[in-house]
Amino acid sequence: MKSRSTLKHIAEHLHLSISTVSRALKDHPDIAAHTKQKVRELADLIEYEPNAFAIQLRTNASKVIGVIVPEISGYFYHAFIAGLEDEARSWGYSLMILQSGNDPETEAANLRLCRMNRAAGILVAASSGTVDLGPFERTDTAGIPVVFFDKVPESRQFPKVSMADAEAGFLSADTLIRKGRKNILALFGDHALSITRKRLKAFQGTFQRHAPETTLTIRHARSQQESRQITFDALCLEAYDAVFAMSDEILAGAMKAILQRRLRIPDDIGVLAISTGLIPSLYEPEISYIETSGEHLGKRSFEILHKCMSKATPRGEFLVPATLIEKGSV
Amino acid sequence: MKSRSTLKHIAEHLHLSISTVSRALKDHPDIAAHTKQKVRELADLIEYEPNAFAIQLRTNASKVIGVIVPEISGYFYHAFIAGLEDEARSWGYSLMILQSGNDPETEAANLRLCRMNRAAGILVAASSGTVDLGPFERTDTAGIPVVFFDKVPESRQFPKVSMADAEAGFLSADTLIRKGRKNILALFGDHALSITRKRLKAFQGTFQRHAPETTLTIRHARSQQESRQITFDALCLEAYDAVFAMSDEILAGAMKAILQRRLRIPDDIGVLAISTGLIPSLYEPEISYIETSGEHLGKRSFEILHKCMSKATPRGEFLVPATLIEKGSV
DNA sequence: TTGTTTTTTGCAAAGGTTTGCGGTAATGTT
DNA sequence: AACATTACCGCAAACCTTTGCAAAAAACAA
Repeated sequence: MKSRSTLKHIAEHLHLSISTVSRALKDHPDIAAHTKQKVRELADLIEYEPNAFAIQLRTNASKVIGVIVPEISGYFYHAFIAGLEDEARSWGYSLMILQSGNDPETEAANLRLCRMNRAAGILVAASSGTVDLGPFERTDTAGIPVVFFDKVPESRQFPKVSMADAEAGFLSADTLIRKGRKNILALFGDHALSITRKRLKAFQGTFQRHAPETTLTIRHARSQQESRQITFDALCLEAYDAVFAMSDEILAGAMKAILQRRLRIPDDIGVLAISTGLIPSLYEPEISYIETSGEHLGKRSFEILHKCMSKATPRGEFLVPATLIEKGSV
Repeated sequence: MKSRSTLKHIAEHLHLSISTVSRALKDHPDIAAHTKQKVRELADLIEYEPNAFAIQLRTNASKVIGVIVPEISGYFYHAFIAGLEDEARSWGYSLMILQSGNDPETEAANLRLCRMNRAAGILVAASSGTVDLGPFERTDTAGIPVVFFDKVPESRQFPKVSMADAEAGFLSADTLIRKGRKNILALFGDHALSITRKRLKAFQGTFQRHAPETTLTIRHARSQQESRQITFDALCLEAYDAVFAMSDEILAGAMKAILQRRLRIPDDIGVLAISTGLIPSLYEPEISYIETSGEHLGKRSFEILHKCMSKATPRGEFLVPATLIEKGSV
């Protein structure tokens, strides 16, 4: 309300000029030690808090980074945001979160909001309908760096950061091979999605190269329910020694079938998944998984954006590595 | 970069004063129709976007609302944030998300950030260690309304919005009674939290009134691990006919113990939980639960905060109703 | 024509901070 | 004693917008 705590107030009270107080507070070498001392004491006493608006107006820059995602909830983005916030806060930035709801228009409006607020940078997971990159270019040339993550456009104009899908596929296969699994039920998502194809290709390729004798049964499911049904049917027909799920959703379905059949993990059957980590931790025993960490993606994205915000202009696509988290389920 | 699009720029180009342009753009009645026309045309042409900093500095208010949660990810808050963002955006507000990591100090720092940024209002889910309400009071008296949600303090000083904990507790007990369960292991969270006490009180009270013969074993756990351990130990000692979990986290731990002991649901043991819905759907059979929707809570919270931001000063606690979702696990 | 009202526009201050540059006083150098 | 340095500090402009009030212009009345 009453703006009792401004530089001016401190200055008057100490018979100093505003500029001296300003510099004292930021430890400028021009200011005498005892002056700094006094200023800091009073500032502490009256709990001086700088007016962010004034600073931002003056410097024409904020410590806010805009984040635009299709939706916050769901399996993935909240973890991304959590990791990002962690990293951003340690650098003094805060997050402005906007949902596009997969609507390019809302996306453009959100972008405008970021521009008006002179965001220091913007992180975007493109909505699936986005084709016009114009609004992004406009933002970028206005001096606000834009970095895409997860759902990235084809354009090579912007830096992009996403999951290492091929590596995850390779690592999955490699783990199953190392554990000596010979007859594997491998569950993948919708074949139309590029993420599915990338993971599947690396997965299959690895087996062909390093363990061609393995029996691989590939199935595709488009939902938790479908995954469950497919798994249940398959398990009735044949005694697989391992089940692999390429995502959390697929895993959830598969686990239902396994629980229903009351199979023992890992003795009756091994289980491995590619996952962000929450779902595998809910079962007993916990499920081993190849982690595609939303948190890591968040942190990495911040790094890239941070470079852009300095002056470096990194180009191309950056991948967040996948790592195996062993829990003993395979 | 070059700030080509300011009121000044438009004014010079049109041989008008800055004030006239400012008023024209906001359709002030003092301005002649043809002047407005010209101003708007040029503004559109050069894609004028007002400088939010300057506006905020001048008006000393922003359209940003601060959200402080222990952590974004996990069982609950991301759904809350999603619902909140939806509602907030439709009123022209954006969200500034801060994580406290359950650390009162970080919480206070985040609060400070909100103050510096003159947030229009703040929504807080208190960290479990928060005892000193001083920082919140300071923020409130500084003219920034504070509303607590989910994890709310005892104090009646702030408006609070939370799940209908008593109703959820009652509904849980009622369901267990109707299902004829007689020997129940009831798992609750940290007893220091009001959410725990409320749910517990209604839960216990309902049994006392309507089924006093029931054997109720109440236990408290502060984490998934603790919940699991407590449940496992309890199940070894005695043959309960039902387990009740007051939250998703507690449920996850309890389910591990149940899976480990290879008990059949609902024949060996019934299971019921209070939950947001995701976790119960992962098991086989799915777990019946009393739904406490994060999205709803988010929308409702915004409503309350919005009232506070006008001038109304709603007091007391507002509740989001709970409903039973039957899945046959009890 | 002169005076009065209405319509339209501009002036200038305010909001709090940062920062280049100029100024004063104290200290050091010959 | 005269001059050059160094250590501190303050002035004032700038960032861009909003807004109370005054001023100018136009319209109207007498």
